[in-house]
Amino acid sequence: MSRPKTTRPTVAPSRERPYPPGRVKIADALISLLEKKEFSAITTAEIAKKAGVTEALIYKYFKDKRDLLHRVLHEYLEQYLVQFELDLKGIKGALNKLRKLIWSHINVYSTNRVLAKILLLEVRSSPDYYKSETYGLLKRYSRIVLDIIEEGVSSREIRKDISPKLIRQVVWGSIEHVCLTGVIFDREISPDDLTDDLCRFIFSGIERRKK
Amino acid sequence: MSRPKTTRPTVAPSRERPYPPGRVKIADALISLLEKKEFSAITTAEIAKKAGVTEALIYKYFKDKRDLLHRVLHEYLEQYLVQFELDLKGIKGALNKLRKLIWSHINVYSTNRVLAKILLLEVRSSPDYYKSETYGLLKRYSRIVLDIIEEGVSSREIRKDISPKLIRQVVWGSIEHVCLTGVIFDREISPDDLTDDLCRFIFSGIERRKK
DNA sequence: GGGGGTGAGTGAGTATCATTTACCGCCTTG
DNA sequence: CAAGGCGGTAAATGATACTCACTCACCCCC
Repeated sequence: MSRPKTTRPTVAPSRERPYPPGRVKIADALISLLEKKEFSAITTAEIAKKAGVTEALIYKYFKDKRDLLHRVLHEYLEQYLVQFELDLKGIKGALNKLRKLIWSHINVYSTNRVLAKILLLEVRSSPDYYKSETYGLLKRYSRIVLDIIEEGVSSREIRKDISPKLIRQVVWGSIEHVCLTGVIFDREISPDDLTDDLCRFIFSGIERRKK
Repeated sequence: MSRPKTTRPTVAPSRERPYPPGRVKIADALISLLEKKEFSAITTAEIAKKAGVTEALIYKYFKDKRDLLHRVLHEYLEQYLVQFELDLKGIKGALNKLRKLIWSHINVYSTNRVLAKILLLEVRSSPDYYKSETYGLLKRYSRIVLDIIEEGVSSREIRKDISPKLIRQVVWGSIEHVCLTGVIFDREISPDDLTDDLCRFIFSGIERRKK
């Protein structure tokens, strides 16, 4: 299956100097390898070969192999967060924002499979991920989701007898699980359809409404 | 945090002979190590030492290190499935069954952290898991969930404009995500409270009902 | 224009694994 | 009692992540 290549900034955040070419090549090499195989099956030798550098250079720029993975995720997440906050602007109503959030989240998994695989399959199990800067980024995102839900509770769009945090967990968990098989078996994911279905579910539940 | 130790049958399914002591000790050793650290941080040497056998014996009984993990998961899952199908007996109504299912699922994650960790954090990323017998077991469970939902649609307890498979994904995803942080950070998980909240959410959605 | 400093990059290890191979001793069974 | 299977072991082996000491090229400044 061939999907449009996702972009990634090749330079560090503004004001700092751009990343040295070796670093960029190493990150790119890992990304292209991740498209075909899982992280633990990728060797540092492979990464170095694909990048056209020596293995030692990986350790100049990254603490270890997992750190490299985390940095790649970091760059992708940063990019997504910027896009996401922009997407949200100008939308009125918590439920409308929630819908947009769901769409954006599914959409990024659908178009950026490497990001999806890293987030859904690779980092979860490593304890040091939860201490990383990258996990901090995710917490920021998580906070935004919570804010939207709390806004909905205040505005009376969302019922107040379910805790916002639980709502967030269910929304997030639903999104991830709905995308999971698509990501694992490399099947198409349709953000539009899934968002529709998910919102219908999340907003009004599965019970048949009494007339 | 100390939780009651979960039991595990030390013999193979009926009619077959019991597992040799070495095999049992190896599996037990992995389990006890998994309580403290993640799978990839556990070495075969460690497992062998804890089990009081040599490393080579691991490879007598298991294809490789991951296979050992899968077999441990397999035994736990088999046990859970039996219990689960028993639990479900005598319950009338699809929604009541769904509630029981949610409770059982959360409960097993809450009481058996090793099973939870393996399922939520460890096996997801390994492609050969999806070809394993163990994954087949999970599909059987998955089928039961779907049956319950479809029963609910037929009996008009559950609305029919959301596909049963999507409902299953959301239910499953919610359960897993709700337990995830508890499992990762080794925090208490309360099956009773979580089931209540989850069911309120899943059954009737987050929108405030119009009177 | 020479010298010191610095950042990019390398070559040749090393230690730590997972996994394999060849083997032993014992119990059962024909 | 011979044979073979089963539980178990000792000792290699080959990968693989990671380290260390080093070079080269460039730049700045006296």
